[in-house]
Amino acid sequence: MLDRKFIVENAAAVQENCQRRGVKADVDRLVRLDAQRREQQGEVDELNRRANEVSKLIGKAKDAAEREARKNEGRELREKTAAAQASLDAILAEIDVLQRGIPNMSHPQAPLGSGDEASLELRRGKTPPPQFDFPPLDHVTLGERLDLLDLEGGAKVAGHGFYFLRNDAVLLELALQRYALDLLLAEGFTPTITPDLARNEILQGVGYIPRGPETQIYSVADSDLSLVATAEITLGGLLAETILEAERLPIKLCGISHCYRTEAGAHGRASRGLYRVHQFTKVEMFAFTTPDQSESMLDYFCELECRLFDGLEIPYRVIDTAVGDLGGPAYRKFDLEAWMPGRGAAGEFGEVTSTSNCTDYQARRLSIRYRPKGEKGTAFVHTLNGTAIAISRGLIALLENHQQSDGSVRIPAALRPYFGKGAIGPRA
RNA sequence: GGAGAGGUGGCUGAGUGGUCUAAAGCGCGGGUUUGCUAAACCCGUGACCGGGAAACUGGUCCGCAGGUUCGAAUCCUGUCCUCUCCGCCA
Repeated sequence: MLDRKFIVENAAAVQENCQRRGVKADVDRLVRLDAQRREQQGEVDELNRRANEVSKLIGKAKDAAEREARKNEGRELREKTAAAQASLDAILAEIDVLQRGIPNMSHPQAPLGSGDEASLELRRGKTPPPQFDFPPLDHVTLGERLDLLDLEGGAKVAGHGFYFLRNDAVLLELALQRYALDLLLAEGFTPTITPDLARNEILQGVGYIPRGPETQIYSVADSDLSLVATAEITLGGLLAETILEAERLPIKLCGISHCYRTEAGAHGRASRGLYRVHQFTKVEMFAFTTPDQSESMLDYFCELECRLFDGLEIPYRVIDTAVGDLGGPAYRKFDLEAWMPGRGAAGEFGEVTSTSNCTDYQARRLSIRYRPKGEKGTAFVHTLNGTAIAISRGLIALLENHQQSDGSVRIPAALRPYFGKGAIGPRA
């Protein structure tokens, strides 16, 4: 969330930013409530001060009569304090709700508007879209013919949106994980395998809403746990409530987790096969930085994503996401959209990675701070997240782009050491 | 799952109802001494919310949430977490 003081002092800019992002937020009400909060805080402080004074006097009372009189005085003061505190708490609670509803500020260079036409294509990957001398198949057909993918089996045991990977698809999943991991290890990331569940408190701190009709999150009954939608949640939550020394920053982590998404309200959108599923595996990058490091870290994350997909010889374009399409915590977001020849009538781009600079928006909620060198006090770190590889969509791009006329799929050179062979199929 | 012990500032750790305004040490900042570095010594040093131009100052915080009391780090209840032992288990 944004700093309350910042919101109050920059109410007009914050309100304008909300409009650009298409978020309804009552900034004026928050400003008024903050004035009330300040006044009420003064009253509570004053009552507390007097009550403390009385308590000390009782300790030094000369006789029983004085003690009793002071006790009554103290009791009355505490009652008043409790009442004053209750109204302060009510004000704070309402401020908190409003404050949480306000999205992060936006990067001044991020394109305005919303929707595909508003976002800006920054560049394309090294690999051009393939030219097929045969009608290319989509990954569902390829997956069935090569016995890689069992959507019916997934539906039987868990419902629509679940799947079994089979045979070489299993090896491909593991190969992709290790391929991404090795590149990140070489770049100094600390690798982790994170929990697939997290406390709702952590989900909220990172910016996910565990319950409600539009939620993307599966929650576990009779517990305060939810299945994570991304390792961003667990990696960000990892350092909640900590104060870091400036020399430790930036901290670069990567995490492998399963990701679970309800995809509520997503029905009807292009979602054949593996594109929009309830569960997939993802290797996620995450960084904690000082404020002056975060912009270059975002570029770095984007560059790493490009290297990963260039290495897989998958065509893609890099998108600077329009302000109206940013999620609440993101200050700026770059997406990689891979070319998927089997998607739509004649191929379409589909999102395969996403990297965001969340500045101090998540850190404030999670209370992750650092001590700036040579300054007193603490400041919030900046957090960034980025997809190294989301396996399900990676598989789509890989199968569809590298399919051959004989029905086989070529494995790009960079992946062969991990996959163990140069092709999948054709079936004998 | 059962029994026991514990959770205190950036870290270690003392503190069992009122001078806790939280000891001490480490670390950190400044200074003195000093070829440099280091050591030694001296001084300072928590976070959060307010007030004030500033000096300074009010309040809150001892895992978290409640409760008892005029007063709670300290007593009570719940909860989360950690450790030890037992049970179960891949």
